[in-house]
Amino acid sequence: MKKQRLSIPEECRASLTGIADVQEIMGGKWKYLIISNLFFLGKLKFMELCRQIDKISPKVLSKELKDLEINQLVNREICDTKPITVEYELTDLGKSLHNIILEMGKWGITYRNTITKK
Amino acid sequence: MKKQRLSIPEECRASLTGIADVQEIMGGKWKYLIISNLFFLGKLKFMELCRQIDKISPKVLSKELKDLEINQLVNREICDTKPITVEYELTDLGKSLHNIILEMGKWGITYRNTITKK
DNA sequence: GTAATTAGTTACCAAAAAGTAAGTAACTTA
DNA sequence: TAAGTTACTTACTTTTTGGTAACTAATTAC
Repeated sequence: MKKQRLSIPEECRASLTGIADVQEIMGGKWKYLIISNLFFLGKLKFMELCRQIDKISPKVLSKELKDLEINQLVNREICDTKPITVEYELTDLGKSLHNIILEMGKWGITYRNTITKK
Repeated sequence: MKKQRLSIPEECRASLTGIADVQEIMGGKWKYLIISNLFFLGKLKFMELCRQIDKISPKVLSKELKDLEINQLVNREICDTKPITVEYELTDLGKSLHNIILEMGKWGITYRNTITKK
């Protein structure tokens, strides 16, 4: 008898597929942090964002922002200023990640408290 | 004038730190999927979990489970059966990730619907 | 003139993550 | 006896990711 996957409720299957999809889009070290900074601080220029996120390099930030733009989570706007500036902000789709972000923030804070109290 | 970080509300700062912490613990390609499978399906044996998660290899699963055990999100129990079996389940701390998992699942489902409808 | 600002890009290198295939050891089933 | 089950581990290779430093080009401040 060959072993098969467990048969599970369609609801669970759908959730698990959803989670796998989120991982594809939001995978990597930086995406949640970039999205969160834009969520909490609103529209930011490239260098503002770069300074805001500890240890990220412009190369990596640039690449991650491109990925997020492709997936329509972030909008890029070139401003016609003296030294050219570029502003990034969340799209509506990007903003719709707020529940995930808020829950992550809450969990992280609680985790830190439980660990340090021990 | 040297450019500094933006000064932001303490609440935001705390959330952002929390999110960075979550990333440290839950980073990588597989952790959310492992946790989610254990969340939706309950206690699972090593090979059940391995079959359940598409494309994961035993080597990687083994390594990820060790990480999760170290961070006390998963419990490992050796069962005294004929061919030895090992069961994994979420700890209370692991279960406390449920809000994040449920929100990710929801977002992923909605995202897929909006994309495919276009 | 020099340095600093803007937003990146490029080349090069190192480290981390992941994939593949095979092996171990004890036991069961055909 | 041979193959399949359990839970992994090991060695090896490839891919991905990330980091550093330098560079562009235009503009401003000193």
